[in-house]
Amino acid sequence: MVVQQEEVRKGPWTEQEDILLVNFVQLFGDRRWDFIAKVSGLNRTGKSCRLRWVNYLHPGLKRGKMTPQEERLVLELHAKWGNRWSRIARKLPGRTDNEIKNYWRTHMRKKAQERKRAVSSPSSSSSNYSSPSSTVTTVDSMPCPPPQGKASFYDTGGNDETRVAAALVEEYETSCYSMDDIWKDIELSEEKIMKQDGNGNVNFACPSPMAAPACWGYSSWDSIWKMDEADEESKMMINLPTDDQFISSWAATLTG
DNA sequence: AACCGTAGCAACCGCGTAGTT
DNA sequence: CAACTACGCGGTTGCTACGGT
Repeated sequence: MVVQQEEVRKGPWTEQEDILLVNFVQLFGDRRWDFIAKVSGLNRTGKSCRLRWVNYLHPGLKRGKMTPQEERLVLELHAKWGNRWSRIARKLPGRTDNEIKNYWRTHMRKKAQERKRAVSSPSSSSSNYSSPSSTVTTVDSMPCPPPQGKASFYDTGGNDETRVAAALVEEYETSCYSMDDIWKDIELSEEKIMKQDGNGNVNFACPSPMAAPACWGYSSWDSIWKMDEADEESKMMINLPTDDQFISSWAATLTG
């Protein structure tokens, strides 16, 4: 038996692929990624499809720079949980773990450079943090080790970055905004985002009025999201085709 | 204008885990 | 209950845009 092994596509996604993926996610929901990858005709892995959806195509995503409030929250949560990016991301509506991870990475790079500069200039009496007697003081000496136990360069859950975070949070608390307020804010915004209509259906109201690309054929992210949210029901409604050939031909009509 | 270094971001990879058969 | 499959997470890499020299 000769199985034709089609080359799996890698690298950046094209607009056509995005459109195709969005269409199929609407139909089958954001689960069953291998299935979606297969029937969509995208020569991508399910993993790749999921990642593209989660990090880029998901209608609830915020784009653009982190707000100062978000930055503080990331600092605080990272100090608390370490590199648990997905966990942190859950507390920042519209932000993905990848985004936060990237943010932290660049953030830490800057911090490390600043620190390096501070160390290399002896005139700066570092009253902020000096190690007792160790030569390696940075990331491995953690007052409260991160859950994972691993310590890499960026895994700073408990070094002076933690102190900075703690200081920031303290500042925040002592000024006008307590951490509790932040939590409330987050939860509130989450509630605002997820609204239930009278029928108990969950609707997603995008935090910012984002327009879906016109070429997608949807007036807004909202409509896409609503389909997605209604997914569980639509899955029940749709008789999921089981015959691959049928799916493929049907997919062909979908893609044009 | 050309080159270089860096920041920011998108995507891939490997591994652990939960769910299914 | 073991084997298998799919998913999710965290780490890492590679590409591109941009600013400085």
